[in-house]
Amino acid sequence: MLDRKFIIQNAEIVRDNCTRRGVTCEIDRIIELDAERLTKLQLAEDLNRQANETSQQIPKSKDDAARKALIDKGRDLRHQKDAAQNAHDQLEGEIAELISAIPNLTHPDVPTGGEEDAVEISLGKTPIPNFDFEPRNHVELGEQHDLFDFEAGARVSGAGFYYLKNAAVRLDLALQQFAISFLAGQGFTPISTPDLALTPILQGIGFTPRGPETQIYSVENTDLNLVGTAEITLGGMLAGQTITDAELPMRLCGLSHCFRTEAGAAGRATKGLYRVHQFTKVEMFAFTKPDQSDAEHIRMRDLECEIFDALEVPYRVIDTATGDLGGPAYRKFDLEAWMPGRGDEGQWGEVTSTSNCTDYQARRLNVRFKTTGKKGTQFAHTLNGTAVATGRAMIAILENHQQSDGRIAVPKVLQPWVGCDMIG
RNA sequence: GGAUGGGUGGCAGAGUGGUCGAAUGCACCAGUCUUGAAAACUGGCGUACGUUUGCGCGUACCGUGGGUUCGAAUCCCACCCCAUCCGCCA
Repeated sequence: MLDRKFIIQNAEIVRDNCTRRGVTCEIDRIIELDAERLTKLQLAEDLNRQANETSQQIPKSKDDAARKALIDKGRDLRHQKDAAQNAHDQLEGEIAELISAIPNLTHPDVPTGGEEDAVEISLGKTPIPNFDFEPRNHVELGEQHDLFDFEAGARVSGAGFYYLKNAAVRLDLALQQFAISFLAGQGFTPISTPDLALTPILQGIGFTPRGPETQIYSVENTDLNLVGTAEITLGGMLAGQTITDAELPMRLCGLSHCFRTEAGAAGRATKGLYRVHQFTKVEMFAFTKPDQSDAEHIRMRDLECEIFDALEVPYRVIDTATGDLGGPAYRKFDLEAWMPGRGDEGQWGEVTSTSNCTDYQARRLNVRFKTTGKKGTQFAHTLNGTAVATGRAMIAILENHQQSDGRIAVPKVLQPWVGCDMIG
């Protein structure tokens, strides 16, 4: 969320930002309610001060009559205070709800518009393959090499679940190993994270569990939810904590399963691994000081490029347009890999996404840092980025590396873990 | 899951109804002393919100949420977490 004071003092900026993102917000209502809230706050504090003063006189009073009068006065003041406080709390709740609907500010370079307005920034080192045969999609390749079992997945867990088999398992593990080894060498602390998290943590990151259109699976009769990404558990690690500036930037890479209901995606359902209810992902996450986050964001994007260059997958880098940014994101880059088997003649498909969330998540999660020698604290900035989502990375590798006979070349960096240079 | 003991400022640790935002020690910062350092001494040292041009003042916060009371770190209830023991278990 944004800072309440900032919203009130910069109403025009916030309003314009919402317009640019195609989001409606009620800034005037917030300003109105907050003015009311302030008068209630001041009233409650003043009544409480009077009540405190009255209470302090009671032990000093000599006779019972004076004492009783003071007790009555104190009781009356507390009741008045409670009323003012309740009014304040209710307003605060209303305001918080309105504020949480306001998205983050937007980086000035972000293109305005929707999905089709994203700007292509660059291409990866690997060229789009020129097949002299009809390329197969990953589902067909999987059948040929006995890599997946979607039927058993559906039988056991329902549509959208799958089994990996044989080389696909090795490939899946190899991608995890490669990503974590690579990032550990880049200053990221490897973390294996919980796959369930408490509702307030999800909300702090910006997810809305248990809503009608939620992407999140929740566990009945508990406050737990299956995580949609390790971003949730990595960001949550410091929830409510105040750290020192010397600890920033703090770079983490988390390994987790990711669970998504894909509610509302029925029409977009595709065959195979592209859109599934469970997958495995290595996620980068960073807490930084405010003046570090832009550079850190570029770095995350470039690390994603290095990873997919190493995987020998053709891709393009996209600067996502305003309408396509999530609420917490200040700016978002996506890597879209070329998937020759997607659509009729191949399509770009999203394989990574990195967002700079500035202090939007940190404010809601209450992640702060203290600068040595300075009074007070500041909210940290948070950033996240996909290193490898193994399912989608596998699609890109299988489809781009297929040979005319259907065999699949294993990228060099994965060969030590896959145990061969060719599948099939 | 059961039993017991705990959760207080950066850390350790007092505090069982009123003047306690909280003793004391350590750590930290500034100063005195010293050629310098150490020691010693003196002073300072939480966060958030509100208010003020400013010094400052006010309110809240002693695991979390409720309750009792004029008044709660202190009493009551629920929950969470930690430690130890028992049970169970990959």
